[in-house]
Amino acid sequence: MARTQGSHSDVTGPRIRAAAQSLFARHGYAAVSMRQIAAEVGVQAGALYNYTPDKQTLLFDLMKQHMDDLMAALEAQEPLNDPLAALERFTRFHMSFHLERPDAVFIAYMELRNLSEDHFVQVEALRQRYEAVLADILREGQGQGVFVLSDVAVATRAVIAMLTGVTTWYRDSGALSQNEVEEVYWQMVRGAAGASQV
Amino acid sequence: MARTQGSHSDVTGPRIRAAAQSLFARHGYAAVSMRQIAAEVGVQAGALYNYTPDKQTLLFDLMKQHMDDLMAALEAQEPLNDPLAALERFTRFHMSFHLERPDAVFIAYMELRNLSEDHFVQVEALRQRYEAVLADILREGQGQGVFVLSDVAVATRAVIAMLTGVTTWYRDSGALSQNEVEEVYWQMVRGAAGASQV
DNA sequence: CTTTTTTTTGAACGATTGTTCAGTTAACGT
DNA sequence: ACGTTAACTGAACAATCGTTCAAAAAAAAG
Repeated sequence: MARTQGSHSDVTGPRIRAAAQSLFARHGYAAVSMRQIAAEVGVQAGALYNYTPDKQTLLFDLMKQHMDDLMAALEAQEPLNDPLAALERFTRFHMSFHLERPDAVFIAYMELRNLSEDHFVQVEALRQRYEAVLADILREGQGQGVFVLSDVAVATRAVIAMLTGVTTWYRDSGALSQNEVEEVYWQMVRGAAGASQV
Repeated sequence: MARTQGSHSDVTGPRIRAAAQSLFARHGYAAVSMRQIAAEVGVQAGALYNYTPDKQTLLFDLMKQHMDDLMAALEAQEPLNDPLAALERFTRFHMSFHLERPDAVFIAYMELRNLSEDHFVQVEALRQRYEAVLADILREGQGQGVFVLSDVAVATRAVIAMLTGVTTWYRDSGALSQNEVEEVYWQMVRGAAGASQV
């Protein structure tokens, strides 16, 4: 056999990326073989190489796409002047964006070490650009006296770690709705930033 | 050749676990081969099987040891009645313990999915016992009105995620000392818990 | 010194890895 | 209807994987 009925790169390409994302998230990049990905799509392993030059680039493309989506969604928001409002919006944005893409998030945080040096640099640059947005909000609030923070750079990382951590335990089937969880985290972020109590 | 000069299980055993820990942390469990571990120790791959029944158990033993050490160190502390003091001590304990063992921490958080079902259950139980200690502190403080938290279980996970996140960026060569970083995080944890401002 | 035990080697096992490619067939353009 | 292009198969490649084990040599015991 050769080309199969209904085969089309517009269909197979996305299905390959989807299968790779799902498998990488569940078992880890190194533990997943090209043949497993191919089997999930219903295709032979050789066919994958019409869509990616190699396994490593397949991983990178997934990460890059995720980070690009993240930055695009963040920068689509119009700026807010009030630091407290900006921090609340960032908190809710980060949580909902991440909770909607658990697989992509998992990969972005776990598979950095499996990137080549060149690919790592690109992803890391995007991550820093994202961090910088939160850092600016905290710095501005600090300057206005709305926030009390001894170190903005450390606080930035601490807040992001706290927020991203939600993906390790939140399930839609759980007791709390996504909105309720956002609310709980927002109160904690507000307190961590040293904003005056309500 | 066969048995080598100076060979002794009291020496080789620990060296194998140390090499495995270092390599697993740097490249990930699935990406490290038994031959790489053996090479780091200066031994042939077959010799590893005098010390572990298989690769999977080698990983589990590292994780189990780490969690046991963590629980032992935590429970060696005498109880504190004051919730604020207890939270501060927990914060500093968690940070310093984790910063002293970056490799073990990395493995404990990244390689859970590479454990067999049985091994995972054991590690998860220890993790929950650890979480419960913090949850008790927060609940007690909440009851006394020292903390203001809308959900203790969520807050517990949020605080631990925030604190553990320090291991992803802190380096001894950095601008801040370990003590200074602890102080910054403690102020944020205190705020996140809703403790009244100083 | 001799015997027993402990530790390691080195080769081998079948299975699986990422990747390549000539051949084959479906889809598309004319 | 026919020729071209795009998509995929299936076999093959060398390399590497985790694991086993008889043989060998050092260490420990007697």
